[in-house]
This record gives sequence, structure tokens and C-alpha cells, in this order.
Amino acid sequence: MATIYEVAKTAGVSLATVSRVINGNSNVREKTKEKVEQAMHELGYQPSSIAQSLASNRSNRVGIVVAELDGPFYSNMLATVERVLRHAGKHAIITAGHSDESKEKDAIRFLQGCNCDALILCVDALADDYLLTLTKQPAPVAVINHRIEELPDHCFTVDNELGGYRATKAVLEQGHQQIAYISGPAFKEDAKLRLQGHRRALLEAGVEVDERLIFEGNYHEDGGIAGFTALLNTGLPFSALVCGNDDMASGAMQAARKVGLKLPTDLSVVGFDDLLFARYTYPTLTSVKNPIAEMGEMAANWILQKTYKLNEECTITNVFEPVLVARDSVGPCAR
Amino acid sequence: MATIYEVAKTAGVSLATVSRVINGNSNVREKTKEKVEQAMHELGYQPSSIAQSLASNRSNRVGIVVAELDGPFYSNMLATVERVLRHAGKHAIITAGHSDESKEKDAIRFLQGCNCDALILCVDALADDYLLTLTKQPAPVAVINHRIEELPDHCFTVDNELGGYRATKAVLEQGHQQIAYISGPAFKEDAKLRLQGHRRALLEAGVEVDERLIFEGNYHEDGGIAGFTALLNTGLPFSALVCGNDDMASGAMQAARKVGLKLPTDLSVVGFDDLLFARYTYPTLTSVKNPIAEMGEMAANWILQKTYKLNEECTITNVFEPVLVARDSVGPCAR
DNA sequence: ATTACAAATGTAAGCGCTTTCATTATGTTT
DNA sequence: AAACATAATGAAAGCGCTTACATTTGTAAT
Repeated sequence: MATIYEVAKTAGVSLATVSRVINGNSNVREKTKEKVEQAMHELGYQPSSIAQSLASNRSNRVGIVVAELDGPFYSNMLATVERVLRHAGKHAIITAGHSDESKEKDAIRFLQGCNCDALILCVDALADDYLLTLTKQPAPVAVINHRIEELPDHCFTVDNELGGYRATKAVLEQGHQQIAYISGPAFKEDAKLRLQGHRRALLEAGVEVDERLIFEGNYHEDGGIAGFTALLNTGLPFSALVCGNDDMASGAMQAARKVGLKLPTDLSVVGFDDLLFARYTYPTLTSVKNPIAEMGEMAANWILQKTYKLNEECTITNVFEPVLVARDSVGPCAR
Repeated sequence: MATIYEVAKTAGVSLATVSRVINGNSNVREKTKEKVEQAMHELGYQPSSIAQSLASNRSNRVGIVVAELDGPFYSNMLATVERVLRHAGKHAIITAGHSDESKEKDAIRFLQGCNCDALILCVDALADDYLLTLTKQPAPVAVINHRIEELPDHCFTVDNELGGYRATKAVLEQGHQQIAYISGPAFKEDAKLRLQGHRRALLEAGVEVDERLIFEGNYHEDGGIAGFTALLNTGLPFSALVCGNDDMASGAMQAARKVGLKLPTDLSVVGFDDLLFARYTYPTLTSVKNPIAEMGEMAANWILQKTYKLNEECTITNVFEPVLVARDSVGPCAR
């Protein structure tokens, strides 16, 4: 591999000039620039990103932590973030946090060991305090899907309350009045907000909230099964079921079919997130789209601005709007 | 951030000794080692991976190219590879190739620009010749899901022929005799092999192969729809349908349901790959598991051995066995 | 021309490590 | 105790760049 020295010699200039050309620095005469570029081309020269990093104290690495690399939730976002960063010539180093505090801290330590210039975090298990201390360090930290009160401009989230509202609104508009709800874990902020939106929608529609029709699930498929079963066992009638996410909706639909309900005739179901598989369930799942990819893109742009003075033209949005995606799992109320 | 100099001074030794301790080098007296470790701990020292790379001519980066970061096919593999590499202290740099020749080459160029010590490639669009020249370079290249005749030990693949055989066998065993097949694109090696396995299974069972019951699809959902429609239009009866992958199987099931067929009563369907969503289709999809994650893990281990002399205890397998995962989309033949 | 000043280029010191080779300490053998 | 082998440590060069600063070149005004 050719080094900058050889380029300099071939072009008949000094190292510094070559470096200036590489970095698009001003103050190089057009003619000199051409000579240097010619030499670089001739030698098939590619600058060593490592030497650049060492000398400039910039690694051009952006570290990313997601809960899981597999699983449909973040993969779409990862794709977007990778595209944006690569386009800017930055290296995305992607790690999995597995929704576990020590593993998430591990991942962050690993990324710090990589001398990342910035971090994008999609974490579940870390306390705000810890995240706050992270942001004290020079490397900017973007947080996706979680809002830290003290740092609103670092956080990229969806308006969960509005999402919950819209999910419930979707079945209300089909005439449903007896609406059950399977929530995510109450300790999760987003689960709380979605449920809150649900309540607001009912309130606005003049439907009284029956606490017995609200079940606290775990955001997983089995939680949906458990939730549907529990709700059924209350003996209370309900013609629609709103779920805190798609996984639980899928579980609930399975359980409903198992007891002989026809979907959506006997029961309308709404999910949240609009994951890929919502198109594969039977019936296909009406869901509120969680714009995770967009949030990731925004976080990446924010970091490009903050860290590298790039993409300055992009205006930063921190809170995203959830949109209902209507499919086949919601039908008009028969009763 | 403390540097190695400060550690050396604090411990009262030279740089070289500290470096030896960092690298677990022999020839350091236990007592000295302790002193140094104490100093490192005191200063919260973390070696700069960048300086290490520059000095040692090793970046500790492994570059990965997959077709898509989202999409269920590779994400599971990515998770595995990341885990293995991170555990070995290596940085995974993940890029998307989008099944497009120039984009795949772009991705590889990008990774070369990162000075990756090795590459793991899951690419569709690159010619063997190009891959062969890549392997001429010092950085080892592992290829997943594609077999290069000249480099069997660099490639990690599933036995597609056997997979196709087992898929068809699964419906034969349920008494089906009239079996249609929707293949992947004929120019794809794996599609050809799967179809070949299908033929062998029929042959062994003494069922004659009817070419009219074989449709060439595109590995996408719409190809499955098109395939089912075309097969139906032949007017030939078939009670089972084997598909070259899960996407096409999903499309075919949708199309079959649309024309009023009950699954699996009227039609048994088998997929290939066993992607995540196979558990979400209705009925859940019987499929041949493509052990992509295992292949990725093996590729990562191979690279750790080849490049870093790590994980030497792991025995390398290049060809993996596909296994049938029985679910609800296959039933006994009614006729 | 001469001067003044800005633009272009060069010089050289690092960035934080690894590694070769030289040197010193330690232990073993006779 | 001398002589040697060997283990442990240190000194210093260099990995391929960036960048502050010094120097040269070019240009315009006098």
C-alpha cells in the first residue's frame, strides 16, 4: 500500500500539501491539486484511516448499541443509520445490548474502547443517571426511543401517547365501544404513555374506562396470549383489542383464533410498531407505525452535525409522529 | 485519557514493559506485571486501539457485507457474528450490499478503507473472479451462502440439494404424489441445487417429474403469488407445493387462500430458510431450516483462527446440514 | 522596481502505541 | 567465584498521517 510519502514524492510536493488535498483543505492551487490527485490515482493510494485517526484525534467511528441485531424492531433502523453514516464516510460499529444493564454497559465500554467519536444508543436497561454521565464526555450521545427529561435534544422518540390515542381511535371509528387493552410493562415509559393515549381516546369518545379490560403484558408474544386469555376470563364482553405492540397483538390473535373467534368479525385487533411481520399475520395486522428508521436517520444526522459539522442543512426533529397503518385485523363493530 | 507514558511513569517502568503487560506478553516478572496493572487501574487507563493498530499494523476490525441489514435473512447471522467477534475484542464493521454489484463493490472498498483485517461476505452479485482476486490479498475473506469451487475452505454454505430433497420428502411422507415446485431464479446456484434435490426426492419415491409443475420464481413474495397462479392455470392437479424459499411460500399461501383453498387441507406448502416470520404465517409454515447463523458463527471463528490465531479449538465445518422444521402448513394428502 | 500582504507550500513535531535490538538483572553450572 | 545462559527490562525507531508554524511564492499597490 502506497503511503502519503510516495504520493508526495511522485507529485513533487510535500506531505502537508498531499494531506491538504486529501482533506479538501483550501489553500491549494488548482494545478497542484491536480498533480497530487494524479499521483494518488497512479499509485492507487488510499489514506490509512488509522493513521488519520491517530493524528487527528478523530476515529470517524460511530458506535451503535441496539437491543438485538436480529429481531425486526431495530434492523430497519440499523440499515438506515448505516447508510447515512457510510455515505458520510464514517464507520458504524454496531453492537447488541440485549436489554440487560451489564451487557449494555459492556457494549458501551467496548465502543469507548474503539474510540468512537459519537454514540447512538437504543437501550432499555440503563438508568438516566448513567446516560447523563455519558453525555458529559466529549463524544456526543444520541438516544433513540427513550426520552431523558434533562436532554430533550439528545433524544429521538415517537409520540407514544399520540400513538396509543390513534390506535384506540382506529377501533372507535369502526363503532367499537367495548375495547380491551393489553399494555406493555407498566415500568416502561412508552407503555405508560401508550396506555395514557388509549384512555384519552376513550374519554374523548365518551366511553368509560373499565380497568378490568386493561391487562399488563410484557411486550412479548406470550404476554399477548396471556392477556387475551385473562381478558376473556373476566367474562366481560369486548369487540376490539388494542395492544401495546405487535408481538402481543400477534399472540392475542393466535389465542383468539384458538378459542374459535373469527378475526376481525368477532374481534378487531390493533398493534403498535408496525413491524415487518404485521404484513404476514393472518389477518394482516392493523398497527400504529413507530418510525424507528426515521428516528435513526435523524439521530445519525444529528451526530454528523454535532461531531463532524456535516449535513448542516438537515433540520433536527426530536419527536416523531406515529401514523396508523390500516390492514385487515380491524373491522366494523358487529354489535 | 491517560497514555501508556503515564502508566509507565506511575509504575516506574518503561513503555516497553507496559506494552508487554497489555499484550499479555511473556517475559514480564510477576511483580512488575502487578505494579503495572496497579498503575493502569489507578489511572483508569485504556489503550488506544487506534495507536495499537497503527503501530502493529492490525486494525482488529472485521468487515461484514450482507445484502440487507434489515430483512430477516441475515439479521440473525449478524447478531451471532457480532457476538463472536466482540467476545474476541474485534470490531465488527457492518455494511449493506443491497444485492447490487456496484454497491457490493462499494461496500468492500469502504471496508478496505477501514483497513479491515478480514472480511465476511454475504453477497449475491459479485462474480467468482472478483472474489478470487479479493482472496489474493492478505486479509482473509470468508464467503457465506455461496460456494466458490476453487476455494471450498473459504466458503460456508448449506447443503441446498439435501435441503430441497428434505422439503419434498416432507410432503411425500404425508402421501402427496402430485407436487408442484416454485423455484428461485435458475441462474442462482442455490435455487438450482434445491430444485435438484426436489427431483431426487421424487425420483427416489418413484414419482415422475412433471416439468409443467415446476415454476421459476424470483425468491420474492410476488414470485410466489405469480407461481401459484401460473401453476393453477395449468389445470394440473397438485396437493402439495414446495417453494424455493419462505417468501415465495408466503406469497403462494396468500394466493391459494384467495382462490378459496383451505390450508393445509386442500394444499400443503413447504418453504425454505425458516425465517422468523414462518412462525407468523397462517397456517404457520413448515420449512427447511437454513442455518445462516451457524454459518456466520463458523465464518467468524474461521477468521479468528486465520487472522488472529484465536479460537484454535474450534473445528471448521464448511457445509451445513439443513433440517426440516415441521409446522402447520403441511398435512396428510386427502386424495 | 519596491514593498506589503495574502496565498501557497514546506518543515517538523507529534498522535499513542509496538517491536527490534541492546542492555542489565538473575540464576545456574562448574 | 567466575563464567555463562537466560530472563527481564529499557531505549529508540517508526507506523502514516495532521497541523502549527515557518518559509516561499505570487499579486497588487505604491
